[in-house]
Amino acid sequence: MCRSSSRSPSRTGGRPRSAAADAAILEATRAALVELGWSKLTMGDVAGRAGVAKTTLYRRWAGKNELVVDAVAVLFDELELPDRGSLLADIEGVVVQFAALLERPETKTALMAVIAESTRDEPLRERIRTSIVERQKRLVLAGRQRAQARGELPDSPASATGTDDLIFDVIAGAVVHRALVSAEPVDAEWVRRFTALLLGGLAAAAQA
Amino acid sequence: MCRSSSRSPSRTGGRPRSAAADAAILEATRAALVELGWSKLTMGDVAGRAGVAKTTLYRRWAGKNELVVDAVAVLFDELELPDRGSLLADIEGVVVQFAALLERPETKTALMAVIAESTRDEPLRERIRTSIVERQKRLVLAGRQRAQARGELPDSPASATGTDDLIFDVIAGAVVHRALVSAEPVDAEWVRRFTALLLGGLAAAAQA
DNA sequence: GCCTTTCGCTACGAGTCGTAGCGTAACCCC
DNA sequence: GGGGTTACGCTACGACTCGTAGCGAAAGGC
Repeated sequence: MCRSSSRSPSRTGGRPRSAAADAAILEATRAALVELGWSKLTMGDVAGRAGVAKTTLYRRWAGKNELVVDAVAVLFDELELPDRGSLLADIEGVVVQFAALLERPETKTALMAVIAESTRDEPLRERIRTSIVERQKRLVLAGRQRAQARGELPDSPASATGTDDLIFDVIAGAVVHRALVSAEPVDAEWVRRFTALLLGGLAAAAQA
Repeated sequence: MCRSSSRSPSRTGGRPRSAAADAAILEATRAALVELGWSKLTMGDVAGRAGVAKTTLYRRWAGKNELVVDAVAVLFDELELPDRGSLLADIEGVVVQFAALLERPETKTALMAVIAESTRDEPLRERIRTSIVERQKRLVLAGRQRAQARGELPDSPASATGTDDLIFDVIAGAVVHRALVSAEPVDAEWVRRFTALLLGGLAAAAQA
């Protein structure tokens, strides 16, 4: 529930910020991303769509970068990991979900843009990490633990430190690269092949 | 040797474009990317650095997107695939090279940005594909053929259609995600683990 | 030597940025 | 219910970038 900017010091009396305005602004931002894309999205346009003054936006967000991160972050909350009975099915399920999210025009145009900006903006990178990346990574952690409970993976893999991070980078990286760089569809056939490749690698690592 | 914009129709007499200006502009663009990053790079600034008029830039490139793609494309020519004796060593070598390229501030800030732009600009996507993506993909093709010659991979893998594409998305995607999204170092330990994972998956696929 | 094209330069309207200042509105606390 | 405090809408502003137009001059092909 992190609010826009850091709002901790001495929250005494005074008019509280409108929660409705927050929702309207974020919704307007997503709409603007769909219609205009990242590069043509302007703060003034978002303010107009949301029915608020431009100054209100700047009171809550430092700029376009932070606003867009918050606007798309909620979309990543939709990602879930239902138990499909096997590690293979679980991986396929999360890959399909993630691919569907990347197909949406809001995320498609915004995700790479904010990551590009974050390469020169450490606070922004941290915001992306906590708002977007960590939420995805939890799915990997949950999937691994579930697979271990099923006995599909060894309980204490040798040198497990960073293994979750590796799996996460492979899954998320491959899907993003397929969808946005290669710009080819993440269809059932691709998902099947990718999952088979990853699962084969995990099995080989478990034997060693 | 594709020149900036499409220059095919009726190239009769007249003053030819300065090749030196082209080189100076692309060099200035890379320098500006290092110092300013993608978002603060302006066409006027690049023109000033290159010692040419701003109008000269617009005569050759449609805008910032196309200019930056051309400026960073040449960096991807440095990628090579020397024979290191085994598929494992070859993969590790290309991963290290690619990671080193992504560590450079020019590519780090530019690559994600132009990909983000390309999601809403089909001609730009095509330019990226031919100038950057295909050059990387060739390394995967060469590595696979070399491994087949060594006998490390079956000569005619079942349903090989799109396998190179899959491997490419996995390798490039994982490295990019590690370096730019997770923003953690692609060190020797990570490369070793990733390569082992990928190689295990390939071996499992070969057995099936 | 003529023709064609590029070049540097200047200037321009349009658009965006981020902020300042003001009067008003909404809420908390006493 | 009155103060005090903060958020809000609105307007206006300087600074900056964009992409283009117009000009005279320069550099090559034929």
